[in-house]
Amino acid sequence: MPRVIGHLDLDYFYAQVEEVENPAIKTRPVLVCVFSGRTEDSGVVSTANYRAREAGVKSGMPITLAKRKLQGMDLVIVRMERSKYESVSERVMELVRTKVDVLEKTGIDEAFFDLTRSSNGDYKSASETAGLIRVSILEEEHLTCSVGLGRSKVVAKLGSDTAKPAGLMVVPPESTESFMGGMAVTKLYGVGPKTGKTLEELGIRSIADLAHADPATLERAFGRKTTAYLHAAANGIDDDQVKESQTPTQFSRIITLKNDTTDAEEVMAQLSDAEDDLRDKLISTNTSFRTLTAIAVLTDLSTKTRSKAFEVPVNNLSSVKGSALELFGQLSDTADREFRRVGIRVSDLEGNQDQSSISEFLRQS
DNA sequence: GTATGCTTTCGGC
DNA sequence: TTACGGCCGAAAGCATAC
Repeated sequence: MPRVIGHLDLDYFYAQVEEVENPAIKTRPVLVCVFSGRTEDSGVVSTANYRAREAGVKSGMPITLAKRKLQGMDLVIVRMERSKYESVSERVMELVRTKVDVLEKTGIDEAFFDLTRSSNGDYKSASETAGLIRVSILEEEHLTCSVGLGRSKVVAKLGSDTAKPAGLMVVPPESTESFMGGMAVTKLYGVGPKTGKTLEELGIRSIADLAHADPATLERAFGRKTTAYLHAAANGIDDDQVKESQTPTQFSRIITLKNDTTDAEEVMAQLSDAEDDLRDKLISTNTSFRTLTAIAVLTDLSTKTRSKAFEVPVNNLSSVKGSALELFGQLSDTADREFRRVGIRVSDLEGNQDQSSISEFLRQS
């Protein structure tokens, strides 16, 4: 039986949540922004609605530039409030979970799902379920979304991409080649600028080009493993299963400094709130970590990191402050520019079976 | 040569 | 002309073991 895999993507998510909260702004360009606090408008656009995108605004764009692109228009700027979008996301995912076999949340606004069993491999039946999912998200949360259905994650993802905004793209297995073949290879998950450039140099531009490329040529350029993946992906094949979302692998907090510096003590002082926040996150999720990383974004926006692994899992972030200071010292020693932004990351996470600290945390807060 | 595991960088949203 | 966040997972890079 062919698999029926779906990919769900909530349209321009943060900005759409703001529109739902305040429908009067729907007809205007809306920017959900992160302000760094350095100067009045210092920061970037996190998400823009389609009215703003039409004017050339993209996510990650400096706010000042976005404002220029939209000058003369009746612009709405909203400060990003992540916890709000997280709650909406959770509710949407719960709703979808009741209608599919398996749901794998892959981001705050997207998820893969499996309908193979419930549709018995029938794409007509699966399309109806996908339609039902879209309608219920619209009815319950007033949000539009885009959905793709196909025989693998690769196809489903390309499907939702093609369908957006507010569409459904169903790609039955026999249509996979005609659906994907004409697309640029760079549309494939895992083909970024670097791989794309190398492929271009080999004369491979479309997914069909890649699907029919000589394996030996690809292996010389990318090695065995990547070639196997690329070849399969270009044919719309991947065995990657939809699995219930796994536990997180890392937590991090990053801030923009008041002023550029390389002074490790100053960095630690300014990171104090971020550190408290990360400590709370570890406590509330009852998680320990084995690796601590210091992150520095230099004035040219390049990123440098230094990390330290501990023999035994650490459950108290405060106990490794000294290590963090050392890591920032290492970064200062090697960096050729000042730091603009700094952060801390914990990874190699381990859940703790003992639940008592959760209740203790809740009681305290 | 290949697998494994760790650190650092990349890239999507 | 420049401008410029805060997350996350995955890829890339490197060393070691067999």
